[in-house]
Amino acid sequence: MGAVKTKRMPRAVREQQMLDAAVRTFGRRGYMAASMDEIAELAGVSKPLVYLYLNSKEDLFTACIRREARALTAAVRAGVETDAPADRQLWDGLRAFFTHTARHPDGWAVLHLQARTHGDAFAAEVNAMREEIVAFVTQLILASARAAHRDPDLPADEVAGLAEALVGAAESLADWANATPGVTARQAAATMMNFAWAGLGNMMDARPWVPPVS
Amino acid sequence: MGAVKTKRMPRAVREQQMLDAAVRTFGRRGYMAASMDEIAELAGVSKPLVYLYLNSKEDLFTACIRREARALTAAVRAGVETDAPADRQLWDGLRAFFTHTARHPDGWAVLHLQARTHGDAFAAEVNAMREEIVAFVTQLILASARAAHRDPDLPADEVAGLAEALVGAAESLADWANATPGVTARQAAATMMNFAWAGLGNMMDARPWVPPVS
Amino acid sequence: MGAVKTKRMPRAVREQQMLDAAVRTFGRRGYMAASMDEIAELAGVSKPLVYLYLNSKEDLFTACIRREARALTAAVRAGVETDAPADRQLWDGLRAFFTHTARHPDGWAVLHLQARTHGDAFAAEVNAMREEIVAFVTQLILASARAAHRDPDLPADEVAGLAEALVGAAESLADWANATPGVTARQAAATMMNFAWAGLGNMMDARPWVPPVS
Amino acid sequence: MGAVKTKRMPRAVREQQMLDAAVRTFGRRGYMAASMDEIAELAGVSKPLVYLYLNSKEDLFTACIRREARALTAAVRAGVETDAPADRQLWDGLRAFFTHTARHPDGWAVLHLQARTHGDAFAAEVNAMREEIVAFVTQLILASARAAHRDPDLPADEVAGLAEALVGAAESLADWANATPGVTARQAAATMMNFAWAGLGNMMDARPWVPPVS
DNA sequence: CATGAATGAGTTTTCATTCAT
DNA sequence: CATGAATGAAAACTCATTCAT
Repeated sequence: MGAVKTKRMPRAVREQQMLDAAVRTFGRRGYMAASMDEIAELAGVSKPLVYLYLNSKEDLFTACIRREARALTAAVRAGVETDAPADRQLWDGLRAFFTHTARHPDGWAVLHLQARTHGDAFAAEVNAMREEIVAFVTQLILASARAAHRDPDLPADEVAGLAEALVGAAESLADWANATPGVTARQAAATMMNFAWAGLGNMMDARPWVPPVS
Repeated sequence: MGAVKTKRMPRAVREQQMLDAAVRTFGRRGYMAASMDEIAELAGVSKPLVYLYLNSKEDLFTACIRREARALTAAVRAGVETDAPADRQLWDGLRAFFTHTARHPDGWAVLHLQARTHGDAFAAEVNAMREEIVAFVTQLILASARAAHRDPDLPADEVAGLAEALVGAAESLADWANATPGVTARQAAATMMNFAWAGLGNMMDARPWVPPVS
Repeated sequence: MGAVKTKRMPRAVREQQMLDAAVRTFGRRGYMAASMDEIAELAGVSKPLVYLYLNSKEDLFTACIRREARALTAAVRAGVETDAPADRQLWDGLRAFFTHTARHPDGWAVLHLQARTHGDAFAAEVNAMREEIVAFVTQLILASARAAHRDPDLPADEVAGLAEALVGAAESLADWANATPGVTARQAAATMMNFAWAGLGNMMDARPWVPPVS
Repeated sequence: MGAVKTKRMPRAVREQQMLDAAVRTFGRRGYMAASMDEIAELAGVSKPLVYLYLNSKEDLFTACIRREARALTAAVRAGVETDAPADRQLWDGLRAFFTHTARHPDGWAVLHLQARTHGDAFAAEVNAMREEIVAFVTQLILASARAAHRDPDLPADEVAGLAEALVGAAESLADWANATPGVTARQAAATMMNFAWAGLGNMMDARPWVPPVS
């Protein structure tokens, strides 16, 4: 069951098999409910080998987070042409994001659900990636805003909140698209574009919603 | 340690103490990492009493989810005047939401993080609340749109995605506001309003972002 | 559920209710698997009252054994006319025995199964009754042998073994009759009579089976 | 404390040590009162190893029943020469039976007392063996009856009751022989032979005891 | 390089038993 | 007399982790 038991593989390959098994198990069972036994069996190796290569459950989980984070950011970057206009870059990036999360639901569960629910150490690991994505997206948005309008001149903390909101929205949409049959990455990306674009547009036209005095 | 050890309390009171301790422990440690020992000690009672009143770890967690979900929806409802104009209602609701999540970070962690990561039974429990909130907010947005503009005539699945995105954005902002010192509920609500208001406005003016053909 | 909850009963009555509940629970669940909670609930009283009247689980179980042992011997005695011929007395006694065990399966389970499987203290309790029955039956057999034949002159230890065998056979038949639908007490008694009577007859005619020398 | 602590044994050996310890503990303490801790310590291993090899308390108990049942039937079969005359076979089988139960009192307690008092699953396990023995013994008796007399022509349910009575008698004698110092397997077997032989003989001579009309 | 054998420490859960009212 | 409130102690079972081969 699991990977075919082939003897004498190079270390790098074995490690990838273990990470595959671990991501799948962590993503489905959750970090704590996943047992090293199950992971080793699914990887087709003995438990001591897992420990020899990956040290501990914590280290194994961290390695999973890192690999999946790298894979996700790489996928997004690969989907984007840096020469294209900003809105096109945003659109391509979002599509790449939703496509990747749809294709790797266990990896996405590890990043979005598990890594954030089991201690600050893991959360920090995934936050690095998150920040990178936030920076990437925000910069795109601002660039595209600059291209279309005069200098927006938004206060920094407002931008930060905005970025959070945008990323949160995208993350939620990824979960929702994974859980809802028939929703494509394209559709999810379109929803996000409408959402972000219009919201941003108005805001930068200096027509913000004004809270009541209360 | 924890609650003062007062003997012989009526059952209802003890149950609340236990739920307090459980929400705090589940919220901080996570569902699986939280031990019944720790919860009992924090509640100032012996473990058998916890089991006598709340049956099992699963039931205890479910009780926590339900109590916190009820508290959150109650807080939002209490913050809103049903006679007020729609945008005012939305604003008040968001402020109540962010205020409550800021005041009850452990409860919010239980609802937003823990309940969704440990099995469908728990997720279903919290989804009931989520759907209620989604319905509440979406209806407000639509109402306010109707008041300000002509009939929007949006396709249903687009609205569904939009609602997901909005709720996801709010949830992310709640986490972010909790984690970022100096961000008030008011600010978080304002960000959301700008975002939602403007975005919706544009969308309903039939100026959606149009994806490229590729 | 269980006995109707009537307030303020005289102690003796309450005690019998508790013993009823205990016999039923011990007989069905077994001594260890039976919980004092279940017994108290079935008896319609609170647990502390059970302890007040019957001290401990051990004492309660002992009281059950004693009561059921007394009831069984009383039933057998009541079925026998001491003036009747010996074989008639044996027949009547066996019928009374099988009738009682059939009517009180839980009590019989307590005596035959539970009391012998949970420590010497309980086993001793039930052995007192067993010995009484052994003595009663054996004496009847010997008397009837004397009446029908010349003095048998059987060695004492042979008689002892025989008595054990007879009682064991009867006990097994009682279990078997309880477990097999359609087998009446009368049939069980007839089987025993045939068996015991003929076997004894032959033995006392000094035609025993002779073991090979090996 | 129990077995000498020898490290690194092959699995099969360790399993037998565990079963030894388990039979002893279950036989003396009873199924429910026996703790896995005690069994593990007596076996000279840690508890997790017991669970690794034998899964659960239930499975461990079942394994004990099966092993002891097999050992008992094997001992009886080994004591009997299938070419010998029927009464000789019966005699040899009974001696083997009483010898084995005397040498393995804990195993006998597991089979006779514990397995029958703790749930149908266990009872079924031991009943398979019991039926095998009943069939073996009954067939021998009938064969020997056929050899000595004309065709007995007994009704089926009478035979069933008879077999129950015989087996019950033998079981009781085994307990009694174990509990009574100075009683040998040979004596117990002789008592059984007399009992069964004479009883059966008369019965098949069509001289049954006739119940009164009452 | 790879693994079968083994365990310390912890988990959830249950139960007989007792106060304080 | 009767009970709701409470617990110490122990049970079955699991898991991450490590040697010896």
